[in-house]
Amino acid sequence: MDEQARIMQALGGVSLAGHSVQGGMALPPPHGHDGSDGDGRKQDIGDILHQIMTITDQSLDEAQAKLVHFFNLNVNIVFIRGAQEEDSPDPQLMRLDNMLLAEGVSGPEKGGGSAAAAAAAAATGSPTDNSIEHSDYRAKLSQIRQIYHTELEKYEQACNEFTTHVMNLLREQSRTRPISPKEIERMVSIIHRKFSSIQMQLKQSTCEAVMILRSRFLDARRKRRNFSKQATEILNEYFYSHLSNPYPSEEAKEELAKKCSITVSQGVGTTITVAQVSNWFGNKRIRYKKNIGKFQEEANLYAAKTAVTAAHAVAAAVRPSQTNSPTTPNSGKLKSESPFKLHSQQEKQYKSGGIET
DNA sequence: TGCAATGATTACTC
DNA sequence: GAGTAATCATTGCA
Repeated sequence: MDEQARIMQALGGVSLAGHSVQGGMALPPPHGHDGSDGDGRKQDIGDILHQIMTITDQSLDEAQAKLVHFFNLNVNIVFIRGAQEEDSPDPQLMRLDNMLLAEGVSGPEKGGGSAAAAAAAAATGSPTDNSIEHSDYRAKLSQIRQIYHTELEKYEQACNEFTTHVMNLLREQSRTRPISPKEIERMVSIIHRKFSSIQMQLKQSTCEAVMILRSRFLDARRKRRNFSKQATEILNEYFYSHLSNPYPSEEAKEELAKKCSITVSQGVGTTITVAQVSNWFGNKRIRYKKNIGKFQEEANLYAAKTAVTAAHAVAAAVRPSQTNSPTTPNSGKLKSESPFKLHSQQEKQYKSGGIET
């Protein structure tokens, strides 16, 4: 490959080929640069740096001879292209910048992507649970961030070195033909723009890596955990003791979530949220309604359990006075024909003749 | 390994 | 916004 082609390639663009994040999270190739855009697009940053350093190491005369030829051939074309591409704020670049900033990849360090981790927590309805997964997420995001900054630094360094080199050559060339400062300035800005487009590819790759990371870690279905036995028992106890109206209030849900979390945190180190309690009751109501027969045994079991608990409580409470009055709803054997009170929405439908019971 | 159980999500209604 | 119904995706057991 001759020098002219090399320089053209250096200005053409690179990808992040060869870099990967620990754990198999490879940075994907940027869109539109999967090889269809010429071999130069696949050039690794290391090769670019090597080329630049090779040029720099050459004797000035040798490099000058080649570059003078290159500039004489291409400078007009580059100027025309440069004028066409000039001064248009790229919305794509702005989007990428905003996203990298929001994810905590660019900009000041936010604890390795704590903003995104917080968003993840919010998305799953829990600020504190899944802490193991989130710390893993943060670690991976931190790796992406590190690679991004390393590459960015390399690009900037390469850009500066290349600019300096070109400036030196132009100065050398100015001995043989007049070169105005404006011309040099223009050439520098063209080089900077070319390197900016390389940076954009880096940003795009980084954004894609973050997206993949997010989808992998934040898809809640993937990390579904069964509730502990104790937590399920607490929820079931409430459900069957309120079978006539298994719609816990917001306070009751919070209370249940707290109770379940206490029992769960002893073993697993996670919590159960109000949203999860809502999910649980939603699922339970539907599944109970769909197959009352199947749940009858379970219902009887919990009803008996509740009755025993209530009896003990009552016995303890009334022992001095020896009175006898059960306080727990649905104590004793359950009536299967009345699963639970209709939800207000269903109640309306029922009243209007829309539902048969 | 197949399958039932189960937590989460989605689309929809009110 | 809360609830239902259907469905998805994962877990855990025989």
